[in-house]
Amino acid sequence: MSERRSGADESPERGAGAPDAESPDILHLDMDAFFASIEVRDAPDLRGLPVVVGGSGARGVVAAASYPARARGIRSAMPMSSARRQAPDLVVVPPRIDHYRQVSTQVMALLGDVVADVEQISVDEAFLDVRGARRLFGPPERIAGLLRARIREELGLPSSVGGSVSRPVAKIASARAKPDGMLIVPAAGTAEFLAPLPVAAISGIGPTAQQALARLGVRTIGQLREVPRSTLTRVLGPRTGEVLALADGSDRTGLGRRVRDRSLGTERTWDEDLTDPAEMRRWITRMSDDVARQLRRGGFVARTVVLKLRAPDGTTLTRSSTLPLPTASGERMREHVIALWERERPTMPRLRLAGVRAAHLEPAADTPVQAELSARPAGWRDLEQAMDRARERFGDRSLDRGSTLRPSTDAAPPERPV
DNA sequence: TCTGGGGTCCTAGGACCC
DNA sequence: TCTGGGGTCCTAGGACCC
Repeated sequence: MSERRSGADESPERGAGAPDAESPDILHLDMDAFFASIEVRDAPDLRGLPVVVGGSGARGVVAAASYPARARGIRSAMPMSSARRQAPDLVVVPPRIDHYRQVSTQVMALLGDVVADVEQISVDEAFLDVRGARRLFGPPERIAGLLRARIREELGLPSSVGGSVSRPVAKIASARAKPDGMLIVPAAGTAEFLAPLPVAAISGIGPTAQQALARLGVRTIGQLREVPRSTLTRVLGPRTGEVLALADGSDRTGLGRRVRDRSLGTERTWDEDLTDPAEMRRWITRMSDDVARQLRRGGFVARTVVLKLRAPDGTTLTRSSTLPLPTASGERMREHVIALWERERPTMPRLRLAGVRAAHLEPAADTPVQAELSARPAGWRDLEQAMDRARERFGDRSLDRGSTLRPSTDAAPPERPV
């Protein structure tokens, strides 16, 4: 694209300050079939085979599919039973999440080595703003090539990169570049690039939004641009309308410094539905303890606990409870989660799934025990052990924020207002 | 043998306060 | 006494992403 606009054509919003040939400095790097690629790298015998990573149980689904598997019609999120039916020679590898996380850390470290401005958005993808790296490494195309080559050589993994002046378009471009490719969309070519693509190419447009748009006769991004923004907002809600409006390439949002309202949790689907209340209680207790442990490990306390239950027919409900004090205590979490469950037991006599989540997380640094612990440099293992010792000495409750340290052997343990 | 597990973000109504 | 609006928190549900 070498088309240049004359000064007379310049629209007011692209005023004199904006260069007329903007550089596509936002890159989106996405690892190809990440989990599956790692498994193939670690076991070269699998190269060229239809490999999937995922649960092999009755209710397992595909978490990642290698390209040979995709060639047989296997997609992620597909039930494993259908996948096996479709490709009898499928190689199913159980997930090794911790391992993938470690590799993810290596990938992100490598990106940070080349580009200062990196925003990781999931385990296997990141946005990069390469404006600062241009002088050292050259234009975005070169930087993208350099990153892909280093990931290939140093980590043995394939990746794809998209580039644009805008984040949404860079993400769309990386998806079109797959597998193992690169696609940089020049500013002037953005509209032409987007026009024929289906609206579903836009991140944030799922099945529901697609249907709503189809009712308006809109299937491509090109058609989308002919719909007034007010109509989009009315049909899809203010936020979605905005997402779509950004998809024309006019978005100039920099890399995020968003403060996320974090949460953390665990859930489990059983191959056979749970019917025994005692067993349900044991699971929910175990999950509460597990979430509390994760909170402690991460140095958080949570203000809200959420219980999630799913009946055999798929009906799902969530019930939440705001705690009197933010906590990372297993005992506190357990109390509230079990209370929520007791209330819903009559409506959910059989369970396909149960989950526990901690929401509205806050840093735990102002917890007395945490403050004490953070005063010394300690690995996580040390921290966990120290926490356990602290719990033994002061009681579980000492992990609540704002509580006072007091030996639990006190004749009359002080009860805080609840 | 239909449909996992980790999340984020948005909406909407009611309570409550100013 | 009646009326109103804005802001924030809490709760529940759902769309969506990897």
